[in-house]
Amino acid sequence: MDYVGTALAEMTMPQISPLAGEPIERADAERLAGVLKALADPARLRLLSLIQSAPEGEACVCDLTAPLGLSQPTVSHHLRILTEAGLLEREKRGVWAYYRLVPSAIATIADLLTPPRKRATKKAR
Amino acid sequence: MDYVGTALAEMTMPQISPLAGEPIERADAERLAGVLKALADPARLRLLSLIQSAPEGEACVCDLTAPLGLSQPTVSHHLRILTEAGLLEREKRGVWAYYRLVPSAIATIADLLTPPRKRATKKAR
DNA sequence: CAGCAGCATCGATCCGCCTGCATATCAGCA
DNA sequence: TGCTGATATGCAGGCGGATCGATGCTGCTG
Repeated sequence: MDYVGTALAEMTMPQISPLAGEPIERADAERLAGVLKALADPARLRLLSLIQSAPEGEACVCDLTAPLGLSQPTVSHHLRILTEAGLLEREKRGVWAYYRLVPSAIATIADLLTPPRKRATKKAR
Repeated sequence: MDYVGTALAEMTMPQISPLAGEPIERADAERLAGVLKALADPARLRLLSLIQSAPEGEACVCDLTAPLGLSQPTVSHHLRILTEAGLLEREKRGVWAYYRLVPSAIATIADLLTPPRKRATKKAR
């Protein structure tokens, strides 16, 4: 799987219609599914939660392996997937790599799932 | 995978905290991930979209195989997963099985993903 | 400049799942 | 009752992914 990457960005821009009025395009479905796949994992959901609730809203790998009970390589793997999906951003300070939530990434996904009544009235299309 | 079933119902009731303040529990993470897994598939996203945009908001299997380009057993399989996840409801009328979206199921998921500031102010917990 | 610590990557294994074909069920109809 | 059509289920192939141990890389630090 590689189409995930800027997947979120690609979706928010062209304003795709997930569960909106008209049937979703196959390409859009694959992009949305790609991002949802990144979310659809217990370990990754907990990672997002842990990072979000961390002191400065950020956390390094070494802080996350213990709470999850997973090996460091595995945690690093999950963080990579979340980052490529556009949900996390990585900042390396010294030896540590700090991860934090991308501001409104998850909210964007929530919006995409939310029925049209609350979203922009899709006019021209 | 079997824990998905009334997964959505179980989640909405106890009011789990997905990406809210405190770190999510492993059990909650697994339930949420279960429902998200049901969503994280191009074919199933298109199914939801097709059903939602159908004439009466409902559709039978025979109406869905062609647009998806998948075999009837496969479509039936996906519909089963979506139904077990609590996203679809099935009604059999005669020989046909009509599927329709569960009213606010997807909106519930969107709410669970949306940060706490917009959700119910988690009081007692 | 060694030595060390934090992370990422690689290779391998194991498991889950998407898909289709074949088949079983079930309702309506002659 | 026997046949036909719409769905559901069983079975199996094949691929993607979750996980870990080993290893490579890169900044600190003494």
